[in-house]
Amino acid sequence: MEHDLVDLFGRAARKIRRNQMERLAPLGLTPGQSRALRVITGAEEPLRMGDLAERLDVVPRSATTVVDALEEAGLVTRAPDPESGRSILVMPTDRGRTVRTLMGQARREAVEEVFAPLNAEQREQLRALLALLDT
Amino acid sequence: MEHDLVDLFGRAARKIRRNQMERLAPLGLTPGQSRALRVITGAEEPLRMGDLAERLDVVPRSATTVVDALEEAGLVTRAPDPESGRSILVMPTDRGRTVRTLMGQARREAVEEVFAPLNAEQREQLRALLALLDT
DNA sequence: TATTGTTATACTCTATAACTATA
DNA sequence: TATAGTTATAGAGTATAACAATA
Repeated sequence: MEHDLVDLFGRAARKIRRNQMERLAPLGLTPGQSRALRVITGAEEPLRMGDLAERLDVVPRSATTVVDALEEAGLVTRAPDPESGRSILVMPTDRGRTVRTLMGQARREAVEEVFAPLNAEQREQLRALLALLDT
Repeated sequence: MEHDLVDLFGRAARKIRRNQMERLAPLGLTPGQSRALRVITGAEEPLRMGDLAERLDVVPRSATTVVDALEEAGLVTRAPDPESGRSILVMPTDRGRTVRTLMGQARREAVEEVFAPLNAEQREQLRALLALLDT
C-alpha cells in the first residue's frame, strides 16, 4: 500500500461522493443540496444565509447557489429577517421536511454500503479521529 | 457534535483540499495534477493512459485532462507505446521529477498542518481505517 | 463606512457520449 | 467488432471581486 493519508482520504472521499450522487439522484438532490437541506431542517430556528454558509463551511456565495436550487425545488423558502433588514432567513417547507426524511434513509443506506468494511467499533474510532480534525 | 461520518469526511476533505491548493499554487499545480504527477513519477515503467486513469481512480477521459495540463507545463511527455500502436505512454521529464521533489516537501508541510491534532499513533490508526475502506 | 447577500465570473474535478485510429 | 484515447459537452462544488441595500 503506497498511499499516504492524503491519498487515502481522497480515495475514500471519491467513493463516498459517487455513492451519494447515485443514492440521492432519485430524490433530485446533489450531495451538496442534501447537506444544506439537512442543516436547514435540523436548525431550531430559521437560519440566516451567513449562518448557513458558516455551518456548511463554505463562503456565503456558495450558500446562495445551493439555496437557489433548494428553493426552486420547493424544499425551502427565503424570507426577510424581521429583526435585521439586510439579513435573509431560510426555512424548510413541508415538502422539504418530507424529502429530508426520505433522504435520511438514502443516506443511511449509503453509509452502510461505503463503510461496510468497518465494524461498529472501527466506525466509532474513525468518527472520533475525524472529529479531532474538525477544529 | 451532530456530525455523522459522511459529514466529518466532507469537512476534513474540504480542509485538506484548501490546504493543498494553497501549498501547491506556488508550484503551478492543482491537487489533481500533483496527484497524477506523483503516480507518474512513482511508476517503475512509463504508464499507459488507461493504467494511469485506473491508478487515479477516474475515468480515462479525466486522465486526458490532467495529463494535458502536466504536458503543457513541461512536466511529463506522451509517446506512442512501441508495443501496442493504439496505446500512449506517459513519462516524467527531468523538470517533472524536480517538481515532484519540491511538491513532496509542500505535501509533507500540508499533511503536518492538517493532521496536527493527531499524534503519530492516531495517524497510523486513521491510515489503517482508511486503508480498509480502499477496496 | 461596515455588513449582508447577490450578480458576475472563473476554475477544479469528474462524468457520459460520440468519434478516431488501431487491432 | 472491440479497444485506447481523445474531442465535445455538462454538471457539481467552490472561490474571488464588484455591487446593492441596509445599518
